[in-house]
Amino acid sequence: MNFLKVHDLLLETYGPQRWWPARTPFEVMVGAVLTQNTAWTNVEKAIAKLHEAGAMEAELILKTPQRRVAAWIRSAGYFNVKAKRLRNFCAWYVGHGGEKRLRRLETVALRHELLSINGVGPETADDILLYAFHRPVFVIDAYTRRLFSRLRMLEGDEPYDEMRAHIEARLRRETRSKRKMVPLFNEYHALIVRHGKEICKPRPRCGVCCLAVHCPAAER
DNA sequence: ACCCAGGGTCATA
DNA sequence: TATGACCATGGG
Repeated sequence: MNFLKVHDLLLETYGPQRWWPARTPFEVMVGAVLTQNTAWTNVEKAIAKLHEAGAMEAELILKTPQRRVAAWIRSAGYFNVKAKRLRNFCAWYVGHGGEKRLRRLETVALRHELLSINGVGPETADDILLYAFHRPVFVIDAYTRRLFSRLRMLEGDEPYDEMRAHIEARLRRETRSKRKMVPLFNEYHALIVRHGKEICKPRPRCGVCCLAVHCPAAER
């Protein structure tokens, strides 16, 4: 069993996921911050509120009192924390000349820049890199750790960057060199989330699914 | 009532 | 380096 094979089985089962669900790259970035440890359905409501308020825009969020931003995004949970993080992000975004300027940065430099923002950790940074800037990074989240841990392909508690580098290296090796990594990483993460929501849940352990034959947790 | 959700920061040892 | 507390809404 290799990483590319897991992707192919998930794709056969669920079909293309068409991520990230957003109108613009900036909305991807806002969603990435708002969805931290939060159900996406709650984030959708918050994003709708921002659109209603005409506030899906960095400068406007910056010149809005934090209390009001917090009220807009209330449904996403942790609203005080996230209002502050959204502000930090927007200050960074505007300070670096917006998307057009940021696009010129190399992936490693852009990742380092994102991680310097208070409120943006490795997963949020990689969501933004992959889904807003179309850079070839494999996103690690709780679903990813759970799936590969149950498949016995990883321990599951490896440090973030170690796991990411390992999976990226394996996928490049298992893939024909002509294949583009961005579409692969894009679809793969979306499929893992889809599979995690529907089948590969914390409890009960994995039942019968497209990977059951390879999943130790399903063998009882 | 309890568990979980597309994490990250900060204090502490 | 590695735990633990904390943040908070909403659906099952």
